[in-house]
Order: sequence, then structure tokens, then C-alpha cells
Amino acid sequence: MGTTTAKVDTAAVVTKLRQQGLRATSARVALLAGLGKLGHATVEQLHASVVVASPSMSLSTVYRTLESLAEHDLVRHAHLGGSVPSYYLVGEVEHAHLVCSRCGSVEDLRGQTLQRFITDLAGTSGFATDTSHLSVEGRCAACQEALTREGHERATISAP
Amino acid sequence: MGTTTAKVDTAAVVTKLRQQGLRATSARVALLAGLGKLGHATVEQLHASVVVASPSMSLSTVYRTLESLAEHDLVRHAHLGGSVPSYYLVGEVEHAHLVCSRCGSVEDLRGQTLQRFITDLAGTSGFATDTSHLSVEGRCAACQEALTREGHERATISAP
DNA sequence: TTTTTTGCAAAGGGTTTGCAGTGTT
DNA sequence: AACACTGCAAACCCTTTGCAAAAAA
Repeated sequence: MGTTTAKVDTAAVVTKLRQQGLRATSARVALLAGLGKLGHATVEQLHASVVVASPSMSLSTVYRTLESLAEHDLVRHAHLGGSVPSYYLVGEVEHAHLVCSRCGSVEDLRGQTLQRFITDLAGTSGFATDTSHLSVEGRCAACQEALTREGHERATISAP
Repeated sequence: MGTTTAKVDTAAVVTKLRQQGLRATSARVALLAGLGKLGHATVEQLHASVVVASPSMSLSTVYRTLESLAEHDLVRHAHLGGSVPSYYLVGEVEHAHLVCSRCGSVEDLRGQTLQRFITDLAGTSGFATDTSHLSVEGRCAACQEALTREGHERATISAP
């Protein structure tokens, strides 16, 4: 389960879609709602989530719908660990993702830690980071603690 | 071309393989050499690079060989922008990657910018970063400058 | 009614796997 | 000689695409 739980109001969603020149189809409304509920989700997860209410919705519709929503910047995707991308709603604030490679949890990262990293990169390399695509793999606090307790893995962080 | 250009000495490679309990096959030697030359490379690029000298080497051998080399921590892979993973030699120092989404260039990131980010994450979230899998997408200095000059894109960095 | 979306099924690209033959030890 | 490794081809995801039917405007 994701940490972001955006509120999804159908009427507002329909309005937003129309503003973008998109038709308010059931697929789009359902997928936006599904993303609001799931936070971050793969195509497969979204399809599973949406098929409950709309049994006829095909996988290809999910792909095509997400594509059009992404073109209009209503959703984005990032590569969160596995081989398949995960989608999420475009909220107010850009953020990066912390992905736990042990339990799969996804945490949003905002604020000064992120900001400072981006600023540092710009300063030292002149590199302009694409924040919304940034995902950091590692172990979340809980898993890290669990591993340390088990003693199966080093507790310290490897130095670059 | 990558920024890392590891030296590859065949005799040393053979020794290293044997130390890991791996047979010194031509595929493994060739792929390690190819990675040394290319820096970062996809399976397809590696295959193309190696087929010149070993025309019979199949794609599946490249896949399986990289898998076994990765299991023995002689190579690693990261997702550098596109949909396919890129492989690189495990060198002395762990590093992250800066990937330009415009020109595709890959720059290694080490040192205090990276170190501070990792330390900050550990401090604020308790998150233990897996440095070698970290890849940051964005625009390299040259592309960023080019875009700024063209005025086709905002020059500033979006704040999180 | 016009135009966009959808479902289905087939095709596509990248990766994995079974098996018999080959190379390394 | 034993065993690990390789090539080939088929199988397997995940994703994209063509086309006729359905839904939104």
C-alpha cells in the first residue's frame, strides 16, 4: 500500500478530464480512482483493481488509457524496483520514491533531503534532475532493522 | 561511451573467475572485456560487441553469462533510462549513475554529493540506500545548456 | 451523427528455458 | 570422464497494434 492517498472526487475528475480535452470515459474515471486508492500501482494491479467494478475492461484499455492520461500529465510512471513501471497520480508536489527491495513498500520523498541532493547535483555536475522519475532502491527502516536483528546482512551503509 | 574505462587483463580475469568457482569460458572472458571497454552496456550492445570476435555467441549465452557473473558479483546492472537494464563491471568504488534522458549519456556519481544524500536519507527516514542500483534521470550539463539556449524548455529545476 | 474509445485477437520485443551437443576441468 | 556451459528453438512475459463494435460528444 502506498503512502499517498489522494482524494478522488468523480465530478472533479470529469471536469479535469474535459479541461484537458479528454472524454470522460468510464475507463479514465475508474483508473484515476484506482490510482487514488492504490497510490502507486502497476498496470496489472490497476487492471485487477478496476476489473471488479468493470469486468469488461481489457488490459489494452488500461495501457492505452494510462498513456493518454500521462500525455495530459494527469498521471506519471516511475520504475519502482521490478521490471514493470508503476503509475501514480500527479499531485501538487513533485516527489521521488523510496522503494524497499525487501518488502516492496514505496515511500514518497519530498523536502530538503531531496532538494539538497538536486541542488548539489546541479552545482557539482550541472545535472538537472528529473525529480518525478527518481526512485531510490534500498531497505526501508523496518526491513533494515529486521535484517540487522537477524544479523544476516550488514547494518551499515556502503560508502560511495 | 561510458566514463568508466576499467582495465581488463585476461589472465587476471581468468584468475578471478576461478576464484569464484566459475570456469573461464570464452563467453565470460569476452563479456568482461566488452564491459571493460564499453563501461555501461545493454545486453544487445554487449552481444553486438562480442559477436565480432566470437560470431557463434548467442544472445541467450549473453543473458546466462551476465546472470552468473552477477551472482558472483563481478558485474551489476542498473536501469538506465530505457526499458532494458545496463550492465557494468563491479569496480572498487560503489557509485550511482546520472543518466541524460536527452542524449543518453551516463555519468558515474561518487563522492560527497552522493554520500550526503545517502546519509540524509538514513537520518531522516532510516532508509538504507542501495547505491549501486541508484540511477538519476535528468539532463546532463551540455543538454541542459542546449535546451536553455533554444528556450524550448525551462532552465530551472523544479522544486520538490 | 461524428469522433473518440473500446474489446478482442494477433503481433511484437525482450528475456527465459529445455535439451542435446560442446568445452573446460 | 565428469560436469558446466553453449547454441538453438520454442516458450514466456509484458506491451503494442489493427480493426470492427460501442460509447461519448
